[in-house]
Amino acid sequence: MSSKVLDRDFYLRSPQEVARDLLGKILVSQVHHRPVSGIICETEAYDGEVDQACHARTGKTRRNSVMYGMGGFAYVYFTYGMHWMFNCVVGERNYPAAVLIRAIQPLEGLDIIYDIRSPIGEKHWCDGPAKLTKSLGITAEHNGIDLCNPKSAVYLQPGSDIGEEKVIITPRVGIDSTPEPWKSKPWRFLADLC
DNA sequence: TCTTCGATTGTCT
DNA sequence: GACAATCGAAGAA
Repeated sequence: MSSKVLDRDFYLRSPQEVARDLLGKILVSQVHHRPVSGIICETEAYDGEVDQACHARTGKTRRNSVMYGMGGFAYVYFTYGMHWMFNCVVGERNYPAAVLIRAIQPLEGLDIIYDIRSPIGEKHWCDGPAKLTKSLGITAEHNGIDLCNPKSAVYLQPGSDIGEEKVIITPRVGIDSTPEPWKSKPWRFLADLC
């Protein structure tokens, strides 16, 4: 198994570019000292303080402070009283932007995911942002870790590139109370695998 | 397959 | 004190 990781430069671009290129990449997490991984197939971009759907819209707070750091680090937050969300911070230092990983296709460590997710069906193990964090054991302790270090508990590997004809772009979801034009920005990216 | 609805707590105003 | 970048169970069709 390769130990290659996506380098820092990959993340030092706009959240839209990174979200698009993250499709097909591999998210790896260490669970009980064993790798559990999946191919990223759905992402969303959150772009700066002006983006009214972004957590940084009200300025820097204790929760979102990681987003103000340099790209290539993990921003993990808790919501709805019971769910963890995993994001990749992108862009330069002091520009708050991130890409939310919304879904992955399980690749490695399936027996471990089964232990965590059973009796839920395999098709629904990682098809939502809170589902994949549960399957990969991602919690607050992963907030702020360096995704460019293969020794980190969570990092990303180059996978296969997804051709333009297999990329579906739609508005972001789960942000009904966000005002326009932000609510309709086409910043959600899905890979049409299969 | 689709729709509705309760769960549950950190964070910010 | 309100709300949240959601999930999954349950019931209807």
